[in-house]
Amino acid sequence: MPRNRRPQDREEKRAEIVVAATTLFTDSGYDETSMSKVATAAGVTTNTIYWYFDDKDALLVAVLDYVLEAALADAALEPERPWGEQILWAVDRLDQYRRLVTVVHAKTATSPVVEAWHNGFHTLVDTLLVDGFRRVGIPESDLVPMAAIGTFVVEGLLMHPHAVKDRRVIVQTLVASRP
Amino acid sequence: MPRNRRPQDREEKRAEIVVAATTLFTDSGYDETSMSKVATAAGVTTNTIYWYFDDKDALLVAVLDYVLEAALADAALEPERPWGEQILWAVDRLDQYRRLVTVVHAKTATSPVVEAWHNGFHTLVDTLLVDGFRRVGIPESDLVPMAAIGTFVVEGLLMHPHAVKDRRVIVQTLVASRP
DNA sequence: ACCTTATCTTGACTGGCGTTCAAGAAGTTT
DNA sequence: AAACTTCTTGAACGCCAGTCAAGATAAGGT
Repeated sequence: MPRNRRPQDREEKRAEIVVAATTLFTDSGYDETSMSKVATAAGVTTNTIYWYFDDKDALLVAVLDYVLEAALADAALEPERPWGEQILWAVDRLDQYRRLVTVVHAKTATSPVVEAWHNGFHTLVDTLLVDGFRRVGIPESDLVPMAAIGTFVVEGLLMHPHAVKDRRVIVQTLVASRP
Repeated sequence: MPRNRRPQDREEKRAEIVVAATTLFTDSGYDETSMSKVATAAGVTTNTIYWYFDDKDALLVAVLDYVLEAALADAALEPERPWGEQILWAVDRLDQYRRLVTVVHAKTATSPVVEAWHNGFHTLVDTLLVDGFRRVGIPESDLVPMAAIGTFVVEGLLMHPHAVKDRRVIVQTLVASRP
């Protein structure tokens, strides 16, 4: 039976570290942020971080879970809108995590834990996109490739800076196109 | 006036280092390849690499130039084919450089020299895609957003493993779609 | 009250990394 | 053969992710 010091203290402290890491990873970049910088920002020592997280990759995954959960919660509050506007909202909302997008793809090749998160993320995005394209009348036989194209466009917009106006044109072209 | 030891020795040795780095970067990854591993593979010491390249980023750019030039030379030898087949050929040809694609996007945020290469690359790809989509009858007003979508699809296919059959379906859906 | 036990924190350390520096070897020009 | 440029190298530096063993803290059992 567990003999925790304080039952929820652990999760609180863990969350503090994740918050500190999120700011640093998104603003300065993952590779550019050392564990000691995260530690200082969170008011602990580097070794303490290693008590809560296996390694730096695990901390990255915790950050990814954190920002994704927050974005999904925001999305749930948004009113119903046309399909194109929904995609644009998502791109706008996730734009602040641009640097995380690139680093996830780079680390997926070498870090199993990041790869697992990446797989789960794509599964989620895929179901959302299939539903969206179905709503605008894409035939059932084309839903799978269209969802893939949609994913690539969203990721592409996040990984490459575009003016808001250009984003709009690209997304409108995407949702307006028919086989 | 130049007083070279041997006029072209320099370029030869530089090329040897680039070839060694290309294999290691594409097979093992950029971050996972230390300068000393490149040096050993090229039969020199790490310091010698720094005589030919400013830093590791500059070596990466040299590798990118090298593989892109080779791919473009190959493309020039290919016979004329339908637009969709041309895109699929490019994805097949570049698939071996998957790991370079992800690392370029990740390093673009922090390395000016990689960012510059990335910008040039996108300019090149954009003109190729605009021409291709024009050939299949996309109206002039939609060429720019379609080229952007095409770029994102190609990059997406390179960054995410897909069965050859799935690639085909996605690209065919892309080139068949009309506003 | 005391001892045990699990949870948490830390200082000191390790091996490897990218990069720099000063010194030297090798070839070319004068 | 002296001077100068080009190339190569051994040794070192500061920083990094990650490890280890020792200690601090609070709860449970007796």
